[in-house]
Amino acid sequence: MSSQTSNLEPTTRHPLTRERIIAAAVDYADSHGVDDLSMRKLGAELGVEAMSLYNHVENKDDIYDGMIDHVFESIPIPDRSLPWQGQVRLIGEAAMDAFGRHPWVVLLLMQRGNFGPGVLAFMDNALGVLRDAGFGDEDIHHAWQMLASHTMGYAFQQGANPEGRTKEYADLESRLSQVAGRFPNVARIGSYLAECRWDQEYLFGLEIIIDGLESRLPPTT
Amino acid sequence: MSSQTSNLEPTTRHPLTRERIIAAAVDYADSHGVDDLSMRKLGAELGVEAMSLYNHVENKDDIYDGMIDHVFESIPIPDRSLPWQGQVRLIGEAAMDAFGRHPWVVLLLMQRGNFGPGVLAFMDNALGVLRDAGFGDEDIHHAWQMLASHTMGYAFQQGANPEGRTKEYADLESRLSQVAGRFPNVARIGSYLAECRWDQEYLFGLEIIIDGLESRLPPTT
DNA sequence: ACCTGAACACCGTTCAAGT
DNA sequence: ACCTGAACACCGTTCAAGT
Repeated sequence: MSSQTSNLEPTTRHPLTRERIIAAAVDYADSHGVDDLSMRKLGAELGVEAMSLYNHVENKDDIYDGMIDHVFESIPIPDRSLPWQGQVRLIGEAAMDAFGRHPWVVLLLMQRGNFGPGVLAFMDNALGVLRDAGFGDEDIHHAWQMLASHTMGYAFQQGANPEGRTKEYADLESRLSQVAGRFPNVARIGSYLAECRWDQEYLFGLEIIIDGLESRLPPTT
Repeated sequence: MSSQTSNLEPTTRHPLTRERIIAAAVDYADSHGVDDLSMRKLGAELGVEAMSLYNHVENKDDIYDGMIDHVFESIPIPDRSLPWQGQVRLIGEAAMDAFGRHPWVVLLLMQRGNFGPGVLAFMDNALGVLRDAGFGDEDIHHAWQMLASHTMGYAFQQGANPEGRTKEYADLESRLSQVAGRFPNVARIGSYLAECRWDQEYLFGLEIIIDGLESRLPPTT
């Protein structure tokens, strides 16, 4: 109560930095959705005008790239001495976990093809696991592509069907029942959607992919 | 040469309809990219002011939904009397083909979770194939989710790395060589990217998934 | 060196006005 | 019934001006 700025100081005290801007952008996207993020709103969140951001960040795409990197840097990397199948499982689960906490990241990564150091470090580790397992270049690419598609596909579906959105689920249900006559198979699978456990489904598919890749490992190694 | 409107008439003659608007939007997105599409530009393409579009279309999202449906309606549906594995292969190849002709459709479908009749009809057929094959609800969902993730993941990567973009490839190559020291596995796989055949890779992974699903088919049927 | 206000060129969309 | 012009509330971004 000594001054009117007291309750704002914890956030406005330190000077603006690229990292603070990106951390604020991640928080904003987590709580309001990435589509609502704008330079003006992000500036307001940091107690500053929108134009000040351009002193620490190149443009909005630079912020997007930073947000993606921020998430990938937070994904823990498992012990490299484990068998490759176990490492792949742990990497996949850790990625799914991070993608679940930041549901916007999969779409953003696909929109912006620009990989920063965080994404590259994550990829390099995963590719190294496959290389150490004995796969050659071509099979490493097969494996990476399959694992990435599977993980991002499931993470996206999980993000699109979060548990909290009961209202949108009701909409979906009513819309499905409307078209049940014309699209019976869709209606039947749609009602299953509400009760499915995405992480179990993810692991089921991951096992199929690992088995398929394993059967293709060059037998000499 | 009878009048100054002669060369515009073929496109401006017929009255505006929802279908004409959506077809024009698809063409525009194919040639200029979906990010460049705006109501004003789309109106100009049709020889009309932007605001006229709202007489035949609810809003821009409605156009997006129509574009997605337009693409899915164009995907041919294979003979339902074939064995399910063959049908799955043909559906996957046909979808990959359509996604390749309209590289924006995968991202758009993920952004807008709103499925129109074209998407629903495509899904209903594919789910019907799996049901006829003898899978139960849970396995149908597993199978659909894996096949969709695989197909959309590969289609997206193929769209992100089209053959024509030699300039962006050069950028990628130079950027990769810059970080080759820090991320050797990424650099090695990155140089393989330029020479890989996406449709072959897609089919390789599709076979792994089909085999994995097949081994899980209830043995009674 | 960093922040700001005003401005620019764009959006999607509404609405009253034209025919 | 369909198209239009002007306007509104937003964008991202630039730039000269402040301190």
